[in-house]
Amino acid sequence: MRHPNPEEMVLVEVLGALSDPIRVGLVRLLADGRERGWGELRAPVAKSTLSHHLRVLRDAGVTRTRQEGTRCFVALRRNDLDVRFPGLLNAVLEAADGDDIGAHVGLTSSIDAVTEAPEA
Amino acid sequence: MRHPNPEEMVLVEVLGALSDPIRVGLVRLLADGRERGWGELRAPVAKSTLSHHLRVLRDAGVTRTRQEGTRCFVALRRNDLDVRFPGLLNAVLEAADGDDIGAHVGLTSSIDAVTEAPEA
DNA sequence: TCCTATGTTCGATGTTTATGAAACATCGAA
DNA sequence: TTCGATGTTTCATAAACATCGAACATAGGA
Repeated sequence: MRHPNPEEMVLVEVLGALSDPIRVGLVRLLADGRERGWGELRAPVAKSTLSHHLRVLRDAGVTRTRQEGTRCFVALRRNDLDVRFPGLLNAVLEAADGDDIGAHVGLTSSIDAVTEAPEA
Repeated sequence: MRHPNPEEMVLVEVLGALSDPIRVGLVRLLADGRERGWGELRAPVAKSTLSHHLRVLRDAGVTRTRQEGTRCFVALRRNDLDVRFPGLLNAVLEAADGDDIGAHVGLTSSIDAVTEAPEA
C-alpha cells in the first residue's frame, strides 16, 4: 500500500487521478477532512472497481488509507497536497462543487441509514 | 475544429487534458499569453502526434487554434479558463513550473534560430 | 494548372484504463 | 480452528489513449 511522500507526488499523475468523475466524487466526499470508513463509501460501481479508484487516488498521493483490523479508513491528504501543489485541490474542489461532479458518489449514512426503513 | 464555450467545458476533461507531460509543456509554452505558430512548436513526437495533443487541449477548451491561410496559430484560453475554473490554471502552471514538467517541449525560435547557423 | 508547405485525418499497433466476477488474504468472532 | 466480514488482487474484456507513418485536404505560389 504505497503512499508517496509529498516530494514524490507527480503533478500529471495527480491530475490524471482527478480526471474521473467517480474519483472526484470521492475527493469531494472527503473534502470536509473527516476520515471515512471504506464501507461507508457508496459509488455506482463494483467493490473491486471502487478499490481500484481508491488505489489510483492513493498512489497519486491524493488520499491516505489506514487499515485498522479488518477494515480501512480513507482520508484526503489535503495538507500534503496544499504544500506540494498550492491551490490545486481547492481549485478542483470548487469547480467540482460548482458543477456537482461525482454526485453519484455518497455515504451510506447520508441516505440509506434513514431511507433504509424496515421494509416488508 | 471544436472550441467549447466556457459553460461547455468539463472539469474532468480539462484535468485529463492536463494529465500528460507534453500537453502541460505546451500549456506552459503558451502561458505568456502570446499566440504561437504551429510550426514554431517543438515536441519530441511526430507531427501527427503533436496534432493529436493540440486537439485534446483544444477540445477540452484549454487552447484556441486559429487558422490563417495554410497555417495555424495556437493560444492559451487563459481568461476563459479563469472564469470557468478559477485558480485551476494558475495552480497547475505553478506546479508545472516548479517541477519543470514538459521541458522537452519548446519553441523553434528558442534554440534553433540561433543554433541553426549557416551550415556547410 | 501543378507544385509545395502546412496541418489534419486515417489505419495500425501497443499500452493503459475502467469494469466486474471470482479468488484470495486478513482479521476478529464464535 | 472454522466462519464471516472486509478489502485487495487476479483475470478477462472492452474501451480509451499515445504513437507513428501514410494518405489526405487546403491554400498559396510558380
